[in-house]
Amino acid sequence: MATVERARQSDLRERNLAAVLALVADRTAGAGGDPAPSRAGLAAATGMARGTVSALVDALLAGRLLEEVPPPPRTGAGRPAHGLRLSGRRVAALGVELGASHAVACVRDLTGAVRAREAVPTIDRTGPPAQVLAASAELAGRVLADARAQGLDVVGGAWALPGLVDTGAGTLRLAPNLGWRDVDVLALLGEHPALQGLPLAVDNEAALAALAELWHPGEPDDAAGGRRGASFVLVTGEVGIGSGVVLGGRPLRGERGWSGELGHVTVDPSGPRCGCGASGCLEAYAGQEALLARAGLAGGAADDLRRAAEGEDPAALAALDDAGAALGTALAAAVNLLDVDAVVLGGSCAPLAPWLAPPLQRELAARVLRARLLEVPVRVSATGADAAVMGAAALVLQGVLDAPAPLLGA
Amino acid sequence: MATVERARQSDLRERNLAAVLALVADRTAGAGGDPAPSRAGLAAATGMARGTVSALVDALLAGRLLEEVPPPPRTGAGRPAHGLRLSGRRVAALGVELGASHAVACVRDLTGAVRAREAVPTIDRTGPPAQVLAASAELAGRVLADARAQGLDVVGGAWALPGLVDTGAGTLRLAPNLGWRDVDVLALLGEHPALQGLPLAVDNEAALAALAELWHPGEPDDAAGGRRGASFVLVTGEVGIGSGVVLGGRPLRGERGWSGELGHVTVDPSGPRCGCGASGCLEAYAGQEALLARAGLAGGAADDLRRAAEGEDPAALAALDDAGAALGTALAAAVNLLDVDAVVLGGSCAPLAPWLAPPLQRELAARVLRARLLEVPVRVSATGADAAVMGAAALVLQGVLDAPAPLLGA
DNA sequence: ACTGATTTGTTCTGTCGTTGAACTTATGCC
DNA sequence: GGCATAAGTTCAACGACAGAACAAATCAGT
Repeated sequence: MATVERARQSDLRERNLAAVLALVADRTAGAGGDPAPSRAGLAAATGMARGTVSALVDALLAGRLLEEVPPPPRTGAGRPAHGLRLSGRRVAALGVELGASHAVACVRDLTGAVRAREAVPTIDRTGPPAQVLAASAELAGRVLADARAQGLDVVGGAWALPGLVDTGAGTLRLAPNLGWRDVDVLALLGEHPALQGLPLAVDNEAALAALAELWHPGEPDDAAGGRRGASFVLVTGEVGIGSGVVLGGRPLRGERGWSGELGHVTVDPSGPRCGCGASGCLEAYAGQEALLARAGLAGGAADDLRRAAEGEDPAALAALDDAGAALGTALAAAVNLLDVDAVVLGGSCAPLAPWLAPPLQRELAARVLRARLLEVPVRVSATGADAAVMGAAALVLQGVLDAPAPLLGA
Repeated sequence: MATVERARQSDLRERNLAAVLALVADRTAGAGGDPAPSRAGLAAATGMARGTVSALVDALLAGRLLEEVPPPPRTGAGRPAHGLRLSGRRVAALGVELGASHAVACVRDLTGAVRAREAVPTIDRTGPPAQVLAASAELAGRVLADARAQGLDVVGGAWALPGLVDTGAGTLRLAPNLGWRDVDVLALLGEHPALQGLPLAVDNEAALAALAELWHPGEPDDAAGGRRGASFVLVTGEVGIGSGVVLGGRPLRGERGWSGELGHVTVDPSGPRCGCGASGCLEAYAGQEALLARAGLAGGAADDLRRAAEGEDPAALAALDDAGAALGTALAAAVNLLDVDAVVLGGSCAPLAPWLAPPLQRELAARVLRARLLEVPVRVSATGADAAVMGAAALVLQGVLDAPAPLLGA
């Protein structure tokens, strides 16, 4: 009995603009595969009248969200079509990731291409949140300037943060790994001179990494038909373990944006104590710290573990096998509850996939009820370490694709 | 990058009809509380022009989805408004539940009132699925006849089934408790003469029970503002343990309709063996069979356990405490992953709530990451044993509320 | 009882957006 | 060079909402 929103006539246009844009975006992403779509092709695909599509395309061309590509490959007789694709010349979006020990900012254009990027390997977070956020805003200011110098129109920005982010209010409610609590991120960022006039958003880094996965151009098309209806849980192991859920091609946010807390799913109630106060959380098995400690590499880095595993170090292999099984138990719960198609290993789990995947796969096969009907594939994320920043920018771009009208002038 | 559907002009009308209908439904449900809404009130609430609302209401009155209630309570000066409410005189829906050992069918009118009902306490399911389904179709035929004799226009029917239901294809893929596998339910039912011409659907019983919870008139308004934006996980313990998830006032289906398999979430990987083949599933702790066995009442009924607990039988109390804790562990995973507002105990868990809730609450508080920010309330379902049938009918009715246009004549 | 204020509901014109068909343009094939 | 074919454009018509003017029904005060 959720209330249905009323619709005005302009919503009709908004939606059809979005429909056209989404279709073009799907084919632009497909790169070499599909030919650039034409107005007539779009009309056939959407079911709209050709005249309507022409009008919508004209508006999108005028707003420079689309551009014509001269001659698409010809097929038979008849007037040749004008190919269409997303234009990377105007609209762009800012993404910023604020991790436990680093910060990255980037600007992506509407095609998803990265047009400016800067990383700060170690960020000084001894100061109060306001100071750390201001430093990230300055970093953002530099990539913004870079992007604007290229003639890009940056229409919004998003910050990726670890912890429980209240996406509605724009606040970071709880971030154990940053040591922050109840920080009004949006308000603090909004004050910064470098960000004046730029609409901002905040979201959880794992949720954004999942969005990045969805946007990643190289993603192999699975049976479901490419990115369109993709559904998966992406595991992002950094300091803690988080996850982002995508269902039906859309991120699943939960009631407040606090979904996907895979790291604190219980693997064994009588298991080791977790930093959150509970016992037997996934993080206590497969979190970076726990994992390194069990491998006898306490205080080391993720890379050390990979090397140890490559050298077939028994402690490392055992720790990874345990961690993979723990991941499998927790992810089985996620698949049982959410009915997603696949599991994707991202973050620091990705390079460890050769060792994590077999026990993980085993547990999924045993513990997911539907596994006897339909296997749960385990994939390795195609996005790299920048997943969260890329996803942050993608969040803004997705907003443009969903509601392009405001960018099309009067 | 989910593809956006194009919209035609008639969709505008459809959506605004639904918006009006949803608003009236919300207030009709509120029973004594709110006064019956007027056209002017609806215009103010939706933001539409008064003329537009009048036209929409006229169409809905003509289609007998709404009716006018003579004089709503007066307030001040001015022309008195005509009150509006959902009409129970025309549209109705059939719901059928096919449990492991019983079958129920009912017809609810658009206000949610039950207008016809018949239960078969024990169903003979020794025969093949086709035969059992045919028996349920005959049961349905009888309540249909009853409803039609009352002048009701039954616009659709839904079957509630235990197990993995493919809602898209209309098939029951796997039902351990029925012993069925890959049954094309919709095709078999569609052949039956009693159901000719009636659009049918199938869904999982727990998902439908959750929908019933959402539709239940007596549901206490929680902080979120009543049923509108409700979000919860409903636990339905019958033979197995299932759950239905409602997020933002809408059921969460998952990619295929296989979400909510709470019963097979792992509570302790080294725990007792479950019927599904895995070990330590929630069902192996809190499923009816396991629970009774641990309480020393193997082979007994749910009621025996309640009586034993009321008599403070130590074995029963211990079993219930363990089951509550196991439920808490599994539900903590659900809340961590889904960020729902609340947990609701339904089915055979409801009468046991006095004993299950305390340990459950305790585990939730310890294991849900967000619990330190926002408590996870545990409620007891307001719907009775008929939850799934009621929800099945509600599924159809919700479809009418969401898309009323087809019922409004040419 | 009458009058004016007030609020509800209806009617009508204007505007927006899509539809469908006719028309123009550009190409390949014979 | 002419014809078939397909792409894109133009235009009248229709459906739906918006906004304002208007009619109807009540209350309050004299």
